[in-house]
Amino acid sequence: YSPGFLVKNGIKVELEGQDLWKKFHRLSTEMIITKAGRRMFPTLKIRVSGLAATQSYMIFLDLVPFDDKRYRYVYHSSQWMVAGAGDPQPCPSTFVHGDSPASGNMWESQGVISFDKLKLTNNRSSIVQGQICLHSMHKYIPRIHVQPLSADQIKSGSTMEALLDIDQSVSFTFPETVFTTVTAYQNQQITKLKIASNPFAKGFREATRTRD
Amino acid sequence: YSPGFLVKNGIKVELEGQDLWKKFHRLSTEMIITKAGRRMFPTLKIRVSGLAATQSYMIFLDLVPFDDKRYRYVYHSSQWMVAGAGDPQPCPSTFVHGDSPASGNMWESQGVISFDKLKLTNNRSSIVQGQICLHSMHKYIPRIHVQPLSADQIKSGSTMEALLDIDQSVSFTFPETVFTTVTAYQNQQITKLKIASNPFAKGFREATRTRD
DNA sequence: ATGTTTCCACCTAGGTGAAAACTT
DNA sequence: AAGTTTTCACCTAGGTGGAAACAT
Repeated sequence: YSPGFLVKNGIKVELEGQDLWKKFHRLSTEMIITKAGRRMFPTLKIRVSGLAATQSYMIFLDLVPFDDKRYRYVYHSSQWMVAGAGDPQPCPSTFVHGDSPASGNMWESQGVISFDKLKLTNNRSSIVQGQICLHSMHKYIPRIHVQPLSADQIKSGSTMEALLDIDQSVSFTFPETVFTTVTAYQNQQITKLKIASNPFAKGFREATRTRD
Repeated sequence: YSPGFLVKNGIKVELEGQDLWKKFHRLSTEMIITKAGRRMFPTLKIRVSGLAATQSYMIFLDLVPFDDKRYRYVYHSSQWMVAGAGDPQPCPSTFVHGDSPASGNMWESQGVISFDKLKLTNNRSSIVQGQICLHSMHKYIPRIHVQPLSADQIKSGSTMEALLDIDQSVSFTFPETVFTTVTAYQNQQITKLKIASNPFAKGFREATRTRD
């Protein structure tokens, strides 16, 4: 059972669209990664409260390796199985929300905070802003960070990446957002649910084909 | 003659796409205003330099009545003529750039700063965020403001609108960006130039005429 | 007569999974 | 055989001016 929100140090983070996440979770969520970068679906969206109104915060996320395994999909049992040791994460997997930094007031008043600009890729050579590089056939879980900024940090005027400090941040993880990376969907039920729930994927309503 | 940039208090603002603005200016630029809100074309875009790297700035604009006249377009002479006294500006005409506030570093490193989210409207009843309400058949000139923020203002956490202070800002005005508001284009040459230069207006080239 | 509103075909821009081609 | 890359038809989302209807 998962209540849809987490509270830590007085900061409350709600997972928006938790029902949809749960539907996907029951089937073992797959996320496509491509060279050009692909959005996540469902999109990670949160609501934040309990912040200090006039305090500045960075809000960002990283994608944490769920374990150190590589997976493969076994068709006849319709299951993901461990297929050996995983590869270590090659690049930093941090994505800063575009509105950072902003005051507690701003974060809370804007309602839903969406990470829809984030794209997943398997392209390790050219590092593109807004993309996170992952290994295919591995499991990851998103971790959301809320980090208060000191007055000195605000004044320093350095790049946002330099201000990030995971140790100084409050972190939130929702179990139903674990996913396995793929370059093509393995479980047909996942494909069907994506088509049924993602407005951009309505092009092929009756598509059903078995891999032989 | 207009050099394409202005310097004031050590801050330099360049008008991006000045050549296009000049083409429209020679014909007397018209901007459509609608109830739902319409973008400006050309879009107002600038480059800023000479800012203090670690200082926070707001960048915003307002649309200033060019004079206190109402205009009408005289077809047989293809000219805009004064048609009486103008109406006073009803609402504040300020539009804050979405990246505000940001450090001098940020503003300068992002290259072109575009005001493409701005929309012009004649709807005075429902005030929509990101829209500026104007009178039709009046002349306006955009004025760009660069306003340094004090540490206290940054900490105050109030809304951005409350932080705006035109008297504390450095203002820039480019003569070639004057325009007349209309609800339908008056000068056909303006229409042609808009179609020729705006990618979103390519729908009606003479290609799809009646077949003989 | 003049100016405004509404609707629409035609675009740009970009997010989807399917299928075929490609790699190992 | 298994996984990846490329291309593409089909979508969503939204920015254009034209034309007809509407308002004054």
